[in-house]
Amino acid sequence: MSRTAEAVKATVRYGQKKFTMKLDIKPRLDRDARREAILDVAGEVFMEQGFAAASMSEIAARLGGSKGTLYNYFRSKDELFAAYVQRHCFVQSTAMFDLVADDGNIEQTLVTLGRAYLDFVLSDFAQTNYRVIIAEAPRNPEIGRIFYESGPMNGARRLADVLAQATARGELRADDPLLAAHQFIGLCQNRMLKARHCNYMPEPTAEEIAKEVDAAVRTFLAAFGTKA
Amino acid sequence: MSRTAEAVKATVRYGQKKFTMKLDIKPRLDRDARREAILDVAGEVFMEQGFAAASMSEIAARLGGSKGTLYNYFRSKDELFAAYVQRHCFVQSTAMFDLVADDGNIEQTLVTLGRAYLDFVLSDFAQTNYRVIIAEAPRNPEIGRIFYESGPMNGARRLADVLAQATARGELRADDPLLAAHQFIGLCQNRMLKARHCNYMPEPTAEEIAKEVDAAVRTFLAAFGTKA
Amino acid sequence: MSRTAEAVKATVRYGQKKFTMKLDIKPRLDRDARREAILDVAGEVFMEQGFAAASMSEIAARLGGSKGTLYNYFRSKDELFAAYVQRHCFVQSTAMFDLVADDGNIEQTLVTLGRAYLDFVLSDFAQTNYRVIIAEAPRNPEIGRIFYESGPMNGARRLADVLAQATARGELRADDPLLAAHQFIGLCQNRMLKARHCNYMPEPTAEEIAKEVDAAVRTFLAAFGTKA
Amino acid sequence: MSRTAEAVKATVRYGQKKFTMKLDIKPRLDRDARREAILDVAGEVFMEQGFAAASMSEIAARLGGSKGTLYNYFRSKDELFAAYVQRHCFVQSTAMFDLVADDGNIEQTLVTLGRAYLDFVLSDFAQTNYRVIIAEAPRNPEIGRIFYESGPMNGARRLADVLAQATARGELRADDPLLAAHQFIGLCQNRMLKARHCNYMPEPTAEEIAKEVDAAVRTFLAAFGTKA
DNA sequence: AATGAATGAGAGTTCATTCAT
DNA sequence: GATGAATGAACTCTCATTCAT
Repeated sequence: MSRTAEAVKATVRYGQKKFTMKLDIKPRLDRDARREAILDVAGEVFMEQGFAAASMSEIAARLGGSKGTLYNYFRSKDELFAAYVQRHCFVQSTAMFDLVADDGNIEQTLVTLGRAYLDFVLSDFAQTNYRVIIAEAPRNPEIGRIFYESGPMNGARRLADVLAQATARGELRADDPLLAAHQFIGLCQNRMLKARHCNYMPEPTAEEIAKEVDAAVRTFLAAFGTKA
Repeated sequence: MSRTAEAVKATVRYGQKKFTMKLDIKPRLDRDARREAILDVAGEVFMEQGFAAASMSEIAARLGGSKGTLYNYFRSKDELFAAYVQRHCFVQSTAMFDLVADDGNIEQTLVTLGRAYLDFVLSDFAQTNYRVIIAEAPRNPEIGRIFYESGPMNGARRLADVLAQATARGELRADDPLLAAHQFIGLCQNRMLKARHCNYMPEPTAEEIAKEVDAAVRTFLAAFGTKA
Repeated sequence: MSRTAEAVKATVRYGQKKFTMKLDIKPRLDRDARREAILDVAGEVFMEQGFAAASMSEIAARLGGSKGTLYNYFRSKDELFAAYVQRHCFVQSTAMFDLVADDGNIEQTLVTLGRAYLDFVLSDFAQTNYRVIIAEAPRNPEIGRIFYESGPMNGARRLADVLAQATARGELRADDPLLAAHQFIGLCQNRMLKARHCNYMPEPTAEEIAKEVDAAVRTFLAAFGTKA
Repeated sequence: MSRTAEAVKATVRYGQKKFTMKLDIKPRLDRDARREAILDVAGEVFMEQGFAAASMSEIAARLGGSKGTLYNYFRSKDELFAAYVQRHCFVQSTAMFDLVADDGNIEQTLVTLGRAYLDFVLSDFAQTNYRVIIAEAPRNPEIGRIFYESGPMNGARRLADVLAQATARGELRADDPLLAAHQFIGLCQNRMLKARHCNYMPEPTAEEIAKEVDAAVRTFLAAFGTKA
């Protein structure tokens, strides 16, 4: 997110000629670290401008490096974009994994999971990436695939496991746990998700998220719960 | 190209000078039809390539006209895009309007509405537009707004009315009809919507839609229904 | 300078179609008057923007007419420009003619003539035309010629006549009256003329002009006068 | 194209990180030389066609390079034009500076200075630049200012110094030396300057210049001289 | 005589990419 | 590995001009 290089330029005269002194203060990074740094900056720019409108020049400039260097790490803008998406999917996948839970009380579990899920999915970060990625999906189906699998599908599967366990414990009646998982997520997010996609509302507050999730849990348990 | 103009000319005196009054009664059809034709083609291209990647040259070429002509109808690419979005929103709004229904049986009504809604929303046409429009929403909030209001918000409101009536009839217990509407829509579409966004699955068949809606209706009525 | 047409547009529905009603309130002008009106507007635009940057569209728009009409009166932008220059030269020539004078007292005559000359030549109007015209002179020598002859040459000749008469009356010793005329003009205007060309100073006030002319007359009479 | 770069690299530790310090000592010659070459060609084209009619494509074509390269050196056509004007002003300023003189005999000094001044000012080079620059002055006052100050104002001031010294020596009676300087210049150039502006006459020969200056000196000394 | 839609060449500018150093 | 100058295609947009009505 922050620049990885600082440079000071000075012009001096020596005899009749001008010289530029460029003083690069640049952390020595190995190849992988530099690659990551490039992806950080590229991510910023892609998220701000979208794929087509983002320019390699701008990415290079924000890096404090040259365009040539960019091309030493990524063969093309397309490849750079793909790498950035892959990394985002990894992050997203991790976010899904962090939806730990299941303390044995399904209501509390759903509340906790639902809030954590919405907190991530409705964030500016996730939304901006979502817009950029699905915009490119038709022209690059592979990108759509890895994104879908690492994110929505992954999250639903993990939730389905939780629902299956609760069903096994007798707390829930969910014959098709994956379907039920999708339904729970749909209950949680339908309203705010589209509004967020359309930039119609800002990042929701914790209270707004809590309210939406609570309502979703009530409806979900009314349909799938086993309590009287 | 041909113009069946009707014009009436009259000469009047005002003070010491003569004026010509020319009353052109001219069908706007030609110009309007051409404008529509441009929007058709522009829509195609925007949907295929997205806003940034679409080029005015390509639009002109597909039209079989010149770039100059394009600019006679729309002052800029932005304006052309805005006009295309507006028209799509009108279509979308109409689609929401066509979700008539409510034959007095809430279960049947929800099935009918849900299928019609998904049929439209999950179509290639709607999806492609959705991707393009939300990709531009951050840079053009107005576009995001009119799209959200004409589509998701509009659809949810109309459904909320139906739910409110069913509640009044005693068929349903929906204290917050708008929330319930959003929840119903979420139940219906969560799974396929994201898969469609990501280009992970093709247009669903009628059977797939029916299955998803039926499951949603079951869950919804289990939570909100009044029948034993 | 002012628009020659006023038009009101209205759109009405008749049945299912839209019609435009255009109510042109346009003074009936014969061909020559319309030509003059076009030249008025074209002059405005050329003076504001220069030849190359001026556009036929803008001229047509300010006229309240169509580009087609422009081309009914002038075959090309070049021809329109030439016509405008010709007319300006006629105006300029008239301004030179209006430098009447010679009341028998050469000092007073020079003061009067000098002031009138500077008043015209240093005006925004004359300056703006001067810039435009000499910018085009290399590419259109005919324009440079008629301008030079109608303006600077014309003015100098008329002044030379006055000086010759004063010499004949014994008030002056000007063996080469045309040379003396050019010298007088040079004395009057050298300083402010270039500053005006360069847009370095605004239109001079009457006092500034008077001061400059008075100094010029003193120097001129010190060199050419016959009084002790 | 070839670059004789000298670079010194050093690695330093700062805190826990290593930094590379790269000290580029690089002759600016190549880049500067190329910039000059671009300005040469751009100057040609601007002088031939004027600012508005000159095209970046043509400049690039004459350079034998691409338009992209042009934009690597100048951010816009405006900036290129400004750089060209600046350079011309530097040349012009130098020309004014070269009007050395004052050998103690004011008559001879005026003749020498006058001829040198006219020789420069009436040259095709100076005239063509004059036309282009004053044509743009209304839209770019800064350009008009630096041109006026480096040229006309500068020349007049230097001449004023000479006149003041001659007055101090008793050779001249010029109470307001700057006014006298402007008057002398006006005497010298009024006739031919305007004819040159209008492209009415070709570059004057040395004889023509000499004749005009001699006449100016006679008139000037008749007015300001102290000799009987 | 007047219109205004259509044209196509060409304007300034940007950009992904290459390559010699 | 890093650089940044060079490229040329493509971009959005403008304009003088034409012509059917």
